[in-house]
Amino acid sequence: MSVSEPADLDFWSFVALANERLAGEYGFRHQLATEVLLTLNRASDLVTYDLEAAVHRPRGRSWSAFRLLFVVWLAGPLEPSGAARLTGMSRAAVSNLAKGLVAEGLLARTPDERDGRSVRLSLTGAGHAEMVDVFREHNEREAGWTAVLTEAEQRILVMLLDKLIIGHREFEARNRR
Amino acid sequence: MSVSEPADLDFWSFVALANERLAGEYGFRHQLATEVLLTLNRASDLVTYDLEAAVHRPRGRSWSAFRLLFVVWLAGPLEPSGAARLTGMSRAAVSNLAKGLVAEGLLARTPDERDGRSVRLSLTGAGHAEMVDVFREHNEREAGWTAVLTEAEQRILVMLLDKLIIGHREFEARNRR
DNA sequence: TCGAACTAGTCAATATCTGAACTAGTTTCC
DNA sequence: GGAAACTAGTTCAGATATTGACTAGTTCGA
Repeated sequence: MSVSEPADLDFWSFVALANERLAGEYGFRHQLATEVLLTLNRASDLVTYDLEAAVHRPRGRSWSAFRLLFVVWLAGPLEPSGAARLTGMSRAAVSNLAKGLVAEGLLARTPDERDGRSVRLSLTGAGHAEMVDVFREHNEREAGWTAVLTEAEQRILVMLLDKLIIGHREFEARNRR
Repeated sequence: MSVSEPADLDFWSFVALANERLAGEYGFRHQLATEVLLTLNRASDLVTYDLEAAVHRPRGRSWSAFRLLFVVWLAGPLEPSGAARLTGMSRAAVSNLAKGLVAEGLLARTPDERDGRSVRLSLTGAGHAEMVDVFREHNEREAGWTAVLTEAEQRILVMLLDKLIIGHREFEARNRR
């Protein structure tokens, strides 16, 4: 049997509840760690979902497709494996996505001159035009998200997140292949 | 033609490159916003992937299944729609996941007494035991991630992320249903 | 009180991601 | 010079997500 929980329990109430029960009833020691990572994932999910729904889906583009085009746009002609590393996707995902984007005429796949196994992805004229155009809207919406923080707060946030990312190496974390 | 880019361009070099080109060549105004959100997503992806690979997959559990069990564990018997709200998944995803977890005997689905349309998800004895056990390992690994930050830094990080999450309401962002 | 509008959950179709197997080209080193 | 080990990319099967349609129960108002 349970107390009738509020049907409208929201994210913060849940975090508070989790903190309380994990420490109080079960004696887990690292409540703050749980809170940090729950909040991190939540923030990331919300931002990603919003940008995808507001900017990219209406143009018929998936979030992943945008990320791939984004890194190819800025990091120049790029091997699929490099694109996978920068986006954090698997090589298989890049391969599948690229197939569609090549068919749509946004991406070009040219064989590497030096290494016959390899391939370079680059933007076509149409791909470049689309990125410049779509990023205008993307960037405005990003700014909408971060505007609630001062510039100093934004820099601190980046610094703390960077620390977290770097720290994982010492912690022998697993990486995507 | 392009300068031969370093084949081992890493995440930070990419962020630096993106900043430079977006502002310099294209004149986009909100570089810092882009940097904040790129870093946020990256950190979240790395942490999630690591916890899934190190703690949950070896036990045959997906990240989503863990999240669902986690909210049901702590927020008590819960309707699928409430679980969807807390985890950030769609109702359909909760429904599918729950089907499997009920079949495995970790989750119980009982009809709601008041509302004939509704259902309440709760942990079975086995489900509860598994959560207590698996969370021990999960929490240790979470602590490994956050240990690179001082307690004060962790609190600041949570505060900044909370601000970001709250801010989105004023920005009329879209939410998951 | 009865029908219209609404809400909860599930199902079906589609999309995408992952890991593993596979193909093909390159490097190593005896 | 050539076989073995390695590496890049693709393909395939399986898992899991999303949206939208659908079923069933509830609520509200004429």
